[in-house]
Amino acid sequence: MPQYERVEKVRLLVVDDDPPIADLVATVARYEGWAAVTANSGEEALRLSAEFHPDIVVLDLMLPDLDGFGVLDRLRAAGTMVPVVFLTARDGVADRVAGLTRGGDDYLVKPFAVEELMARLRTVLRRSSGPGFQRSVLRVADLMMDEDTREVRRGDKLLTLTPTEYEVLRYLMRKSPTVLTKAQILDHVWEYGFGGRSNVVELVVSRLRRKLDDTGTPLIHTVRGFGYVIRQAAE
Amino acid sequence: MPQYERVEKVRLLVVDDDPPIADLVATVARYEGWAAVTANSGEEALRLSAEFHPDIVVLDLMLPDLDGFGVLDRLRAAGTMVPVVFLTARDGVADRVAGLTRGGDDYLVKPFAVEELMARLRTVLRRSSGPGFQRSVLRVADLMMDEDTREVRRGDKLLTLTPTEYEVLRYLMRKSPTVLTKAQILDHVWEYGFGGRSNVVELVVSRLRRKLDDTGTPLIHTVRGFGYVIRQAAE
DNA sequence: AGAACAACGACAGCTTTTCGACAGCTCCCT
DNA sequence: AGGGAGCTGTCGAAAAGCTGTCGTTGTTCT
Repeated sequence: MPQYERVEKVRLLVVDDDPPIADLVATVARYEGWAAVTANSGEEALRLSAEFHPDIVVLDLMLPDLDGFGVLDRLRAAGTMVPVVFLTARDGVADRVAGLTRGGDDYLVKPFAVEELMARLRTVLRRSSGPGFQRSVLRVADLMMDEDTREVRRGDKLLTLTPTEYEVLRYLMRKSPTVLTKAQILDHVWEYGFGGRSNVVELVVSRLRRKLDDTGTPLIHTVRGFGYVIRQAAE
Repeated sequence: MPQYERVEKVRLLVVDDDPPIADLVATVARYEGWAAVTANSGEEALRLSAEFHPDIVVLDLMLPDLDGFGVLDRLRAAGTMVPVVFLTARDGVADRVAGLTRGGDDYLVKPFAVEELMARLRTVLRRSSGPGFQRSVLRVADLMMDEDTREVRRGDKLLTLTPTEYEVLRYLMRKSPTVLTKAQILDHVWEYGFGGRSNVVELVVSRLRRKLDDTGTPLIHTVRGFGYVIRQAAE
């Protein structure tokens, strides 16, 4: 029984009329091992959906031809039950979307952070793939993060993290024991287009350390001149 | 989305309006067994991309005609998903470039060290060639270097190397059991244009030895009047 | 033995990292 | 709408760590 025998790749359809954004999402997804295709208009989306049979769809609400809702309606009319994650502008129709995200759908406001989008996609996928979806729990040494309850504990001690701290920690844990550069962390955890060229990452790491290492040995390590890792301290 | 199987040599397109730099990169790549072509302008880059179908592109941001971003846009518009590694001046547009690593592309600041560029290219290539990207681990005798975790161990013992030491060791290990001259090491590991006419290489090797050979038999051997090798037992 | 080459200790300058203090913002409660 | 609490990012100073130069000592070759 070969270890490498994995289930089929997740199939993702990204619909956004802004090619850079669509590509960004598709690329990140591919690096996660998914199969991704992009569509830049509603019509193209419908066509690709029929051909590609995605497992999940990322759908921008603002499209040149048909709008996001229109696409959704026609998808559903065609009998497709694919879960959809919507993208909307900050102020736009966020309220209406919220109402429409029945079932397993979800939505995210632009500009978003790629890691957050990926996390939502994973969640939606997990929920929609049949019954008895198992919890998603990340572990590194005695540090545990439950992605459903957002509970983080070091040993028995429950930690209270701010949203940013949580995201940075999740990214570090998900990639552990790979060393990540500050640029990678910034690019994945902060929303695209974030200007702050300062030492935010260092700062959040510093705050995280104070909370994490309060109990026990240090888990987040600095790799000088390169970046950060989270892992059990090696011998 | 076709997944290009790479059985052939890696195909690299280098785009830089400074011919010496472009040639430098192309030469090193060819020496690694890759197929490399150079372009000195944006237009030429687009033309060559269409003809040559590179697996990866090194793209200077400052070009006479179209700038780097323009080239990227037109590549993407043409439906090419080739990964790109950007080159930028130290202070220049580094900010605007940041944000590109999130897609999986990467960037490097000029002047750079050739080995570092090659390492990044290999990483990007590895990440972008499908899922299940295997770890890259170098081994020489009981010395092991994991390029993802940046972990280096001699036997069980974990070593802590500084960035320079790490780079020199990687280069030695990657070329092992070939003997490298000090000039080669200097030229590959230090940024081009490095002034140090001194004995830096000897010094770093010396420091490496102290850390490596602390346990076990010497691995880095001096080839008097020529250079250094790393390998099991010499002569 | 003498010359060339190599090893490496010590030091000073410099770069990177850490983190306290603070101010703007947002969100929530009343 | 006002007040307050908590979150985020900026700034700057201090600490920590890295690198290259110099110069002395050791080694090898002729």
